[in-house]
Amino acid sequence: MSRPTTKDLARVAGVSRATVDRVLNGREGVKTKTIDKVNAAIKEIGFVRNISAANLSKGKSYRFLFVLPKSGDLFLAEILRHVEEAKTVFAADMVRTDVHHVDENDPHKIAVFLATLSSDDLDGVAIMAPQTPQVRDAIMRLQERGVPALSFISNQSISDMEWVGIDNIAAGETAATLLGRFSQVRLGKILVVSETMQSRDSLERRRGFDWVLNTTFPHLEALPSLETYGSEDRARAIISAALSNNTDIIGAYVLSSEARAPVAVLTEIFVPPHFVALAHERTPFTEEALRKGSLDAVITQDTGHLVRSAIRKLRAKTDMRDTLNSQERIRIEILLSTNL
Amino acid sequence: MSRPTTKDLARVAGVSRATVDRVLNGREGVKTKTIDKVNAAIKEIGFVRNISAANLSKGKSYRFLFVLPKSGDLFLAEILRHVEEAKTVFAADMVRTDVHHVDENDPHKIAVFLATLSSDDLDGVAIMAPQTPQVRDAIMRLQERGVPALSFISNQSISDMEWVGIDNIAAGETAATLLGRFSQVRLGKILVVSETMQSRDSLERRRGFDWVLNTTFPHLEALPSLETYGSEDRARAIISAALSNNTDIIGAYVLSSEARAPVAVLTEIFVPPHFVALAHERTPFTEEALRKGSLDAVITQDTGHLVRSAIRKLRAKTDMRDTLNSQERIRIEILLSTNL
DNA sequence: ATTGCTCTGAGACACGTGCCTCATTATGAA
DNA sequence: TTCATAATGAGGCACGTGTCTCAGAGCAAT
Repeated sequence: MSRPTTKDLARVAGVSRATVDRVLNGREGVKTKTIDKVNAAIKEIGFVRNISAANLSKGKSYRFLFVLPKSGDLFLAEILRHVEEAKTVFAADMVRTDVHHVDENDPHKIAVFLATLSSDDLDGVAIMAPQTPQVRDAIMRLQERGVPALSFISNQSISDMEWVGIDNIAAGETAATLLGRFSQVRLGKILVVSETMQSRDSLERRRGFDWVLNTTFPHLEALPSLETYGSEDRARAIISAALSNNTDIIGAYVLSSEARAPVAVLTEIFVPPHFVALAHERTPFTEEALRKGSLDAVITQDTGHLVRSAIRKLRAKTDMRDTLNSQERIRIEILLSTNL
Repeated sequence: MSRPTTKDLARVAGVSRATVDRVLNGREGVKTKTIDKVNAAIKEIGFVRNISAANLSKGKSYRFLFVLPKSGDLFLAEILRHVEEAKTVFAADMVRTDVHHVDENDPHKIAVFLATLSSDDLDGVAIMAPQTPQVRDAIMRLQERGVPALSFISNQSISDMEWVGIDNIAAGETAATLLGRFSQVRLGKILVVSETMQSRDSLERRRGFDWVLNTTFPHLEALPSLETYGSEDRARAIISAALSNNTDIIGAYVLSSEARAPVAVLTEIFVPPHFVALAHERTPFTEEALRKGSLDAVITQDTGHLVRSAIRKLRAKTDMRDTLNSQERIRIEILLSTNL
């Protein structure tokens, strides 16, 4: 009736609990034949280890660290909010989660910090940092020291390094599809705005965007990316310049995670009717912009899911388990004013 | 350093473990003042009950039942797939999940079946069934007998009954927004097709759809809903009749969860260029239709998330706990060919 | 037969909580 | 004051697994 225990397993396999333990936990000094007997019994009675009991016995707990940028943008605020939330949720599972902020523009400092981390006081790290050689090396050394690490949102694309985030090329493609289909005009140019094009994520989004625009909506032309460097003044200057230099701009795609400055500027400046504006990431600002109509669609990823998925993956790594991939895939979500 | 236990709690509160147990588990015969002392200590040291240990001690396991329609549609197949998957995921948490199929067209039989369920062999039920008085009564009696129940996908809207699913009015609104914005024509009619309009879900989607179409896209007119009753022949007949009676049909909205018949018919029959077709629910069929272009967008809900959320909610109910609402909200997702 | 291995068994304790019994103390009513 | 009852304490066992130790059993080489 109830679940078989190691005791049942020992009985069925015709061995002692000590031997069952040796087999289950891969200890040495067991004859192959005995191992086979135990494995056969596992299958026969459908034994599943009671992880709660195991963790209780081991006094096991998990300590994970999120390494996140210092930047005060709204997307990051959402992430932080969900990390806090996750602390509560995973507390029952003996998971402790901390956050450490690094200056995203100082790869050296990031590398130095990563070098201080050790598997003694840490079971895993989720890293959101720009992809630079220094950071890359630091991560690889971190892994060599036995600290499981995964890329969080920004893909480091280090082989064997897991990654929690969306496919940014597909995100850019989705933006182009929406912009192309929403736009009611036959011919026109599209403004592409970003905080910076230094990051791999921005480049990938731009690549996907251009690809779909060129192949599916050849009547639309994406202008060179404008970079705001996070300054609203600069955003105002470059966006109005672009608008006065090109009278046929029919839409805008803000591809960085911080959309406030460009979208604010667009609402101030006169834009033609049927102008289509797209941005990334659900934040209180973009939600409000959707409601007011200053944004037509937002392409986003579920920050709560991102955080929880990262924690689940780190835990699975620590336990040398697999995760259920279908649960961990981060979807590219499309928000309109109707499905907030 | 490590997590405080009931022993620590007892020490800090200046009481015995027995009293801590009495307070934590709400047993009678404890003075209010003592309860306060313990609660204060809980806050002070940040005590969190180790649920694994508690469940281990209680030998607690959860047995949940999904009551699902017999119907063989693809959406249901997806759900079943994810229930199977969830069995594996939640096995570690001592959750056993079973599925029972009922004839969705026979409310009486459903009610009779629900009447056989008892809290002796069941900790909770997730019910996906049409909203009829008989089923409604059976569910209420079930709850009175102490079996936690929740509406799954189809909202029974019984007060105090939780529900896992999407807001179908908003889903209809989203469909209308997409159809209106994707359509490149100024004037036209829209085909609305459903298996049946008997269900509350269909009616709500239709209501949301009409609302947005009327207010935001007054140049588009939604035709009366066509009902296929699940027959491809009938679908072919009524859709082609509608298309020849109305030369200005510029799009179609399939609002039921089974889209195969109507979409298949639409691909056979000649439709005008720029025809926009929308359907619900991600299935292998709708994914393929998106890729081929026979569907322009699919409005869907994450079936894996639905199943897991239902299980988590049932477990929280059993434990008299709250769930984290932000994790449990089911999003209305929009799929294009680019973000599959 | 002895020695030195390798493999296995028996048993104990720990983890944190639930749940029980029995004893003891505190409290309030008579 | 006495007594009854309420409130609390002390302690033990259970849950399933991990992790020890120690004792043997089995086996091969000498």
